Amino acid sequence: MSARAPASTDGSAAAPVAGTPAPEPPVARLAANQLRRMRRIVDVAVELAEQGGFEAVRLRDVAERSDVALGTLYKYFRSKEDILLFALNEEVTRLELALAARPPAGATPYRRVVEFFRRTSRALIGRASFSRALIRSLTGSEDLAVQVAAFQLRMARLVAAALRGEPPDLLAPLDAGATGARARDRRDPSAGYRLEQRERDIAQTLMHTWFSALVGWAAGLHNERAVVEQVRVGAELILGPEER
Amino acid sequence: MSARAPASTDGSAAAPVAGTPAPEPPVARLAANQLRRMRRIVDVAVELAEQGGFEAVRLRDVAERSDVALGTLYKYFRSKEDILLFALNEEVTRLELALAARPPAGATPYRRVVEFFRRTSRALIGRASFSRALIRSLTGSEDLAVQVAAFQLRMARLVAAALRGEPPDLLAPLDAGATGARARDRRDPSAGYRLEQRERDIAQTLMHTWFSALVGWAAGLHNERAVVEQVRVGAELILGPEER
DNA sequence: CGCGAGATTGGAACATGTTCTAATCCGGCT
DNA sequence: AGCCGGATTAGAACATGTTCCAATCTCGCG
Repeated sequence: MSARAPASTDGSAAAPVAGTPAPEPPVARLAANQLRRMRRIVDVAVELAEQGGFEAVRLRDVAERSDVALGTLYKYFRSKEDILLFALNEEVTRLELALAARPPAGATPYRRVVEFFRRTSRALIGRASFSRALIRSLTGSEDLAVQVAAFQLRMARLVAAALRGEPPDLLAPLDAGATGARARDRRDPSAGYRLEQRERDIAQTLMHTWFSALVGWAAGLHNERAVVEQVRVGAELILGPEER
Repeated sequence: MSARAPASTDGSAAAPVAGTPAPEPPVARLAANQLRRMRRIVDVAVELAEQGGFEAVRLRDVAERSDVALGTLYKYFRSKEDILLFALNEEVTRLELALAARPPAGATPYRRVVEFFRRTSRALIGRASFSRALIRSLTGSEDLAVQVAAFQLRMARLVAAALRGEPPDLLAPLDAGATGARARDRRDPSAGYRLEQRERDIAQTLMHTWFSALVGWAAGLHNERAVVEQVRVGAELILGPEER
């Protein structure tokens, strides 16, 4: 098995039947060892990031604290940013689950979407150092396009779900063209299609606004309230203060 | 004179009467020397960034190529990012001048604002490596809030000018609360005020959208067309495809 | 059981941002 | 002219991300 773990799964991947404690297939046990290592690495990195932000995640410390050699660490992750982006993925997964369990309530798309960003921003900003480290990882390094794409796509999807007032579809594959501008060229005048496209457009715009505001926050420009307020303004401009 | 140059001025600061070539006041000549040094540093950094992006700007190279010791370089700038953000400031100044000379034409705010972002994105993306380096500097380091703030503020102002269809006000001070959410709490029901506030809100939202799309581009997610298209979608959502 | 391939380790080595220091230079002042 | 203080320099030194390597370990297989 290649040591490089696919970024889309987290932890639950190679854990089979779970009814036979002892004989467990050997390949899976090896994988389990590796998964444990990876988990330790990520956990330690997150812990350090929570305490002191991006710079506090010194890879030598991460390696030592997770009982792994530096070289091994680089077998699992391509860079420091890669580790933190893995953590980001897990974070988004958590967010998705939370939203599936309790979708933002509210009578109108405007209210739901504002509520969504309020909750999400609070969750992030509550762990300031960690979140700053995540943002820095997102915007910092080259050839991490896939991770950035996945993040933007998943977030936009959550926004769209909030707009629609439904729980997010946790099973949808990530590779669909979804929120991009790609599908725009097609001619499909059906009202349903148009609506969905419009929803995706709104979701993407609000996601952008939120993300950029968050970057401003990460730079120390303004506080949580301002982040939420800036997204709220965007939502109001697009949706009207109440239904349109 | 302190060697640390104020970030808001660029070059034109301490150059007095300019009618007396020889006797020129000594203090000013010292300053001129320092300004020349700073200029060389920035120019070299920009050149390297244009060729190979953020990582190609190796400070040892910058120092050597601009005939300056590493230590001196750190007297002028606090970090690598600081140098590039200084260049960004100059870039924005250039942009302001270009827009003052030839404001985006177009019959409606929508058209003008789209035209604005089309031009600006093209200018940036045309120098891909350099722009990526700028973005990375903007989002990369801590305690650079002032620079980030200045950038976001000036850009939002340019957007607002494009919306309004006027050339930007090049003399406006930077410290005004302008595009923030701060002034929102005041009670001033005058229609004029409301309009200006709305304009600022729109400008800020579009600026956010543009910036976030640009971050996506910098990560290799999509191309220039997609950046412009994403902002266009945002503008259309807010302003309608034509006037509202 | 013993082998062999791949994983892991410990640690050196390298690159580069950043800091520090002692020596030197420079330009104005007495 | 000679002195002085601040700026500058060359270069060492340090921190940390990243790479590399030889030795060792692990584990399934014959």
